Amino acid sequence: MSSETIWPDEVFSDLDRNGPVPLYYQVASRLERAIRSSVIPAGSRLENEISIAQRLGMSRPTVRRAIQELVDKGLLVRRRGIGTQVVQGQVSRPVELTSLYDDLQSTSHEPTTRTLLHAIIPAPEEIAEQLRIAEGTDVLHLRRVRRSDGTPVAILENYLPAPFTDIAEDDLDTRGLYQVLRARGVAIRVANQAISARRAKGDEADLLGISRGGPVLTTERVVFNDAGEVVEYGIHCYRPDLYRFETTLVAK
Amino acid sequence: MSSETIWPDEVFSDLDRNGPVPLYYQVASRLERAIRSSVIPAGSRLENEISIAQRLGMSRPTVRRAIQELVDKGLLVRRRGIGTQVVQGQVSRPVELTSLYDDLQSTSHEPTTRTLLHAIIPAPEEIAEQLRIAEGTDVLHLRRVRRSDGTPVAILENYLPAPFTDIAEDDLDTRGLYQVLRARGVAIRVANQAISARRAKGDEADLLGISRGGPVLTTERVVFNDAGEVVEYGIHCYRPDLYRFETTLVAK
DNA sequence: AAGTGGTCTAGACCACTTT
DNA sequence: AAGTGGTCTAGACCACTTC
Repeated sequence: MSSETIWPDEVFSDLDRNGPVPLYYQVASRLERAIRSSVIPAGSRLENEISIAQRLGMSRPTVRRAIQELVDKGLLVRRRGIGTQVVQGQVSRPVELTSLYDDLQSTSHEPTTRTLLHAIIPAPEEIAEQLRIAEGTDVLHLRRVRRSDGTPVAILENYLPAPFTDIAEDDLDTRGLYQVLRARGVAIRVANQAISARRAKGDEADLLGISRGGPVLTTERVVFNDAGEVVEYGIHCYRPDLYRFETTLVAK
Repeated sequence: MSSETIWPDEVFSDLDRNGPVPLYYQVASRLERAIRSSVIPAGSRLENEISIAQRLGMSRPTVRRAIQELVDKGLLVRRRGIGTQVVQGQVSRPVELTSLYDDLQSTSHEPTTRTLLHAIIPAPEEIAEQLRIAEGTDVLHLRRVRRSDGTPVAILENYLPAPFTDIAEDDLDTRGLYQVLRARGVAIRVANQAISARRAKGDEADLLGISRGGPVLTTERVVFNDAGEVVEYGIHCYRPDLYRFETTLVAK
């Protein structure tokens, strides 16, 4: 309740209609900035789509698309016959399809990596199945410890099929696996991921600096490229006191 | 490589152009069914959008929207200048904005609930902050154990602000919290959620039937309704050997 | 040069909510 | 009755990839 048709103005002063950045994206970005900085306050109602389109001098579908972006992000809520409103809470970024290295880097920590294992092995049955290749085919097996400011936060185990089996150990010291793949022209698009938890086993507790048998947060993911082919199978475990997955869910 | 322009035909035999179901949704559903049942095989390329539109007798934007739905779900991959292809792997359903009760029910288990705590309390600071209400305001505090076929799988702790503090204990025995809320006209739209892990503490191990100090998978979520208002704050913990979150990530 | 998806326009009609 | 978002049309031009 109590949501006036508030509407700020100079939010869209610098739209570039000839540049390479899509119009809808520019509008969405500026709207998001205005919402996150409370220039458009939480709970307030937006002007209707047609008015916005007229005032910005663009078509309604373009405005709609911009708004839809923010609805999908969970910042806005639309109701037919009512209007579009800003959600009350601040919104966390979704689970991104980036490597942990990028995540840590973007949150201004200093990530480092130590490689424990770097070997080419014939794929065991389960790995082959996940990678959609024949059992026994050569794959690159990696096991690394990821540190943030010197503190271990995760153990990363990865399996990569050809043509990535020649990735060098040195490449992975200063860059995340995904950065290395991107540099090789791999466009990562889709991943299937499962998150769960279990006791630390083997050397994991020592590597992470937690007590034996203590809890670890686990992920298992299969990553696909642009062409829908499998690029990587990863089994990771994280220190749960230092890491959590934050996401925004939007009802379909 | 090796992706022919395969294209089946009688997939779209029963489109209803006058019913209430949107055209793009019908097309997307039928396409998804065809892909999941391998009528359209993994890795194959789709016809281009304009041809599809012509053959189905609809406009290109409508076809585009249908395809986009499946791209967002991670079933299809689009590349400019190349075409649209089916992703290799089978796709898991994303983390849904449903209650655990619904989840368990839809996977054909028999969920039951035992309420441990059902009390109205003045909101402590942290709870008030999450619910965006004043400290000390009355909230409903719930603590329940969720079982699947008699086996405990989760401990659910929830805090609800007015006007939901009058939800009766009986209501929650046979239905999930979200079902109860929906029955009261609440349309759930957005949630911010964090997933992590920790040791079981207090009575949790006994309630879940796991060893003392064993690992539990935890979630913390703030749920918003249609109007962007906070409906619920929940802190849940799950038996990690019986529960995991599966999701499909799609690069923006 | 030809073919693909990406963006954008300028409307139209409808379903739903509020007055 | 008036106002809102939801869907759909029939085009247009562009950027990118392949031949």
